[in-house]
Amino acid sequence: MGRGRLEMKRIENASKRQSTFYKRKDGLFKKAKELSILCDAEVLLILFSSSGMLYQCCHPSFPSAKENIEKHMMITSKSKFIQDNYMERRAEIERVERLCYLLESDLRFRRVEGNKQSYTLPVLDILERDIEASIKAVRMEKDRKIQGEIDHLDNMVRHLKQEAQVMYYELAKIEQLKFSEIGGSVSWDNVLDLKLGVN
Amino acid sequence: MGRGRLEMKRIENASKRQSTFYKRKDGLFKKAKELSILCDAEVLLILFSSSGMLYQCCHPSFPSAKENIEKHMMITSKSKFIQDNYMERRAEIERVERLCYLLESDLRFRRVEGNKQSYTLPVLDILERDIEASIKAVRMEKDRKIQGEIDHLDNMVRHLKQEAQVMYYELAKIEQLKFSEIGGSVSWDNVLDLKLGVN
DNA sequence: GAACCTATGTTTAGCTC
DNA sequence: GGAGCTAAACATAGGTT
Repeated sequence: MGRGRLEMKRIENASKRQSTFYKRKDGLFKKAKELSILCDAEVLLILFSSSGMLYQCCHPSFPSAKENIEKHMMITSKSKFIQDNYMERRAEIERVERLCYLLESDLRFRRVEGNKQSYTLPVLDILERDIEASIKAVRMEKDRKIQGEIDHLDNMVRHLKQEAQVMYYELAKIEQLKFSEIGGSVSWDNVLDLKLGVN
Repeated sequence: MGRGRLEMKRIENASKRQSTFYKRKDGLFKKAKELSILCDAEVLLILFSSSGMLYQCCHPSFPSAKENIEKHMMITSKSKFIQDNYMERRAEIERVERLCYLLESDLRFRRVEGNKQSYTLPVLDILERDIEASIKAVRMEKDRKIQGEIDHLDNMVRHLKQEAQVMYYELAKIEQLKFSEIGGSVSWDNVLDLKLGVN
């Protein structure tokens, strides 16, 4: 090409390299387009310049190429990077789906919803023991909670008792004071209520 | 190119088209390679012949292009097909993982394994009723199975009884016959066994 | 079909503006 | 930096083997 033979190695001069990139990029895209038109082929061409930036993605409409490309990217070892990613994701999906299936089965099984054929007597025995353990755990927790509530109420009652005791004596003191000072009569209802409500 | 100008439209002759495809494919790959070497660019070139088959995937080592390409395929709208697929798969993974998480939580919850804080009394009551329903279902199925086995054994016994009855009478007949013919003595053990074993 | 030829059209390196 | 030129190198259609 041009004057004199071109050595096939990286062009060191940056601006020269850039200019060559532009020219050859256009040439490459033109050729790709021609190939796709003349030979009814589908072409995908992606270029990154040395500056690391993606310069052009690809040229026109490959109607059915999309599926082909994807399939081949997944299948062929020549595009390992996507295949690996695909495989990883597929494996992950499968793993999670399997786990999900097992969990769903387990739940259905525990509810005896599935095919009754699989509930043999030994299996039912195991299941029964398992569920019994579950309900035991639930009941233990319930008892613990109830005991906790009882203790809590107990404490509240004890506390209120003490408060009431204090109030009772204070009230009594006040009443006695009032009695001796004014000589008037006061209803004992309140004091009585407190006594009854607390003891 | 060649002798005479080439019209830029699909080559109708199939073998001619195929030969042109091969030639131009090689040329295109050569140019792509040259571009990548001379300009330090990264190139991805994928070709499908008109026969629909992928002919060559791409040419050499793009060390860092892999991530670039993948990222761009995910991000840019120009390669929507992979983006869409990626999104779909991500959504599916998320959906399944969410479901999986819920199921796992449910199971853990039923086994009272998790944070005890969330087991309030009303929740424990519901859980208790739910588990009781489960165990009821298990026990019903167990009873059904046991009853089934009992019925089955019952039938077997009835059937064997009938068979034994028949055999007993036939044996008795044969013995009687033998007795009367030969006049010899025969052990009644067998007959006795049958009688005892069945009635 | 593939492998090779070769005349001819195409691309492009190096240059100038 | 881009646009245009030109000579040289290159690619390849159509042919032959």
